[in-house]
Amino acid sequence: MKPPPRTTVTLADVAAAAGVSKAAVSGVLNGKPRVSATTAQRIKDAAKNLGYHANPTARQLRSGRTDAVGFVIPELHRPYFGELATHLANQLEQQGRHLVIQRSGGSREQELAAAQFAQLRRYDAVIMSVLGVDPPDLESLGFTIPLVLLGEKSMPGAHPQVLMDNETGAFEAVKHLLTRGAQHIVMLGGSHSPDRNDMTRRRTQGYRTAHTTLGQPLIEELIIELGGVGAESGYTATTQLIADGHTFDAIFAVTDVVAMGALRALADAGLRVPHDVQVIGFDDIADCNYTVPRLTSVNPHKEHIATAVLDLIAVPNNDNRVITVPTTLNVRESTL
Amino acid sequence: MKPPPRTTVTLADVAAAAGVSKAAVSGVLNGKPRVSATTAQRIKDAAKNLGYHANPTARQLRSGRTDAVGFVIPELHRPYFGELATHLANQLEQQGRHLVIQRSGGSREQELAAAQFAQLRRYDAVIMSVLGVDPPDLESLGFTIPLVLLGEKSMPGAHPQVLMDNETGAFEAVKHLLTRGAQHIVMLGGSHSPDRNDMTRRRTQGYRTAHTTLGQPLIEELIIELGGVGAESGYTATTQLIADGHTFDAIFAVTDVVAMGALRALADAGLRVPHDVQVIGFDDIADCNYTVPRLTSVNPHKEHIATAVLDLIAVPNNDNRVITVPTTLNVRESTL
DNA sequence: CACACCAAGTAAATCGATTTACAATCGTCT
DNA sequence: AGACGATTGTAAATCGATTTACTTGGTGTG
Repeated sequence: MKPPPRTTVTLADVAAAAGVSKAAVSGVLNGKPRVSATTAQRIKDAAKNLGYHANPTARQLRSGRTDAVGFVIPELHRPYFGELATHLANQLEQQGRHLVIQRSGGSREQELAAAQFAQLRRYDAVIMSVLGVDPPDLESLGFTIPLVLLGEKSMPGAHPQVLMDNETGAFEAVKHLLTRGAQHIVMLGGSHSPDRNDMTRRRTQGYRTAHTTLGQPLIEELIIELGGVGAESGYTATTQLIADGHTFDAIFAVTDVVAMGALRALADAGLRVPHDVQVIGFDDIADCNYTVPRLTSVNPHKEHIATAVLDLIAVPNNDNRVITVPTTLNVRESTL
Repeated sequence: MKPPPRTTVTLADVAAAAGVSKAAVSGVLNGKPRVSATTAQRIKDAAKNLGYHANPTARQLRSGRTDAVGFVIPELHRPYFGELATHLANQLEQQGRHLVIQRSGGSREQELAAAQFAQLRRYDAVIMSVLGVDPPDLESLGFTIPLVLLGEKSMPGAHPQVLMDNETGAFEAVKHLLTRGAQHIVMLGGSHSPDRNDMTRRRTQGYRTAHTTLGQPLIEELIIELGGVGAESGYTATTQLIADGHTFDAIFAVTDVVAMGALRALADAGLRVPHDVQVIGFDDIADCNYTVPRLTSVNPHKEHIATAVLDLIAVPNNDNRVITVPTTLNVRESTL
């Protein structure tokens, strides 16, 4: 029934209202009552009446604790990260903590900027999904709070990481296509340069290994580099591929979203999936069950990844621990 | 060349290293040098050598400023929010500020919890996308920082809001279907109860108005309430609708994601879109261009919404201002 | 009776910055 | 010469909590 406070209510206000010291109030409100039950009740009542909420900034400055974990991702609208974030948030919530998400932008410079961004120190721990940043970059920053790297990219260094098994996942996907009769498999969003060590490169490596392992000739022109990881890139590249008259009977897309672009391009060209062209994506996002046809995809087990990340955060001082979460293939209608 | 600091470097450390007072260091590092150029340089060098970064928590406690704006959304994996967040982040970045995202959960209780969650006070301003919370709920919290409500729901109250024009958007969509010959339009994810005032209800209202305005009989059984706003809900409901032998020649889905579920169900049933059944979604997410067939959708102009929100934040004390952003219909292949 | 001990509470230090109010030095103008 | 105003800087207060180190007064024990 009290009107909302015009100005912020501080601990001192509550203490004054209850006729006790700030220490008493702080103790009671944090569940460590060093006072009598009646006094505790009086304090609680006063706090409620005044509409008191502890200032989290002051609390953190003194005690060091936030109940927030930061999650830095390249882009806010990529379904993979949205789904992963949901798992992280779910699990954190069970611990009474909160997930807070920020965008880096995805380029090396932007990731560095994000990492330097002092705001990150406001979290108990930070999970960073890095694409372009390199180990020396990060180490020079001297992070003082727990930092877990979420990789699609192996980065030996001073920070623990969780990786998905990009190479094996890609291997299994391409192997699946090859055993289903595909002979000319496009790697949509692959990488030709062997020196880089990012997600794109790892998945391309799986693509190569599958070919050599199964004794299938590898056609270098079918490895298509893309400008981005959006559906648009997949659509444009596939359309171009068809226009150029390339022969292919399967597409392994670096990402489900890219695969969706490819599916759309194939439909426009009147090619039937999987009859004329088989398609596999990567990430196993929710949309895979609703595309026409439903999209076969490599499942990175986001929930496992989330669990692994939180485990690494929970245990202090486990630098350079690397957990690799295995993938499985989720076969749907877009492959035979 | 210096090794990263083992422990946190404070302002006092820099001051000691440079042989000056903390005030001098603070001044120089914040661009308000009250010292000579040579001293300033000495301070900057010391800061760089020690790897000093200001503690944002302490800074905020004293100065009140963060450079972060909070954005509270119901779910982290909904494309609409991901895209809107991207626009907000882009625009904020141009102002040198950052967007920070948190999840509420979507229910009234969870939204209240999120709003009470003291962490929100760590931002300069908060943008909240509310679904279930009511005005009295929020006012009782006595927010002390700028709060903009992002609505799909009109909530007259003490806080400024940005709404999309749900009713007109739905009206135009249904009108479009009716003028293209549809006679039995399913409202997928509608609401029967007229008392609630949420997004679902507003869009259903547009559906009704379109029918009466165009003199088309409205079939109450075609308004289908859904348990959720995911693709699964749309899929299940549409499948059920077909199994039950209902006649319909169009679907207006409350959300693009729901529409995608419907598209999938129609494909499973062997119904052709738009020939047998026309489909329209709402939100105009990026996926609309890549579904088969491409999905006609109501475009809420997320970029405009973002601009409006940031305008409201920029101007202090504009309580109870309400900006309604108009929608347009984006016609694609799923309608005739 | 004296000693230890517990319960109930408080005053003051602290976290790391920003900001205010003031001091010292020097050159310049009248 | 004395006053004035820059210039260059510093000491201390402050933000709002948590936490440590101490008071009290009463109570059980040997």
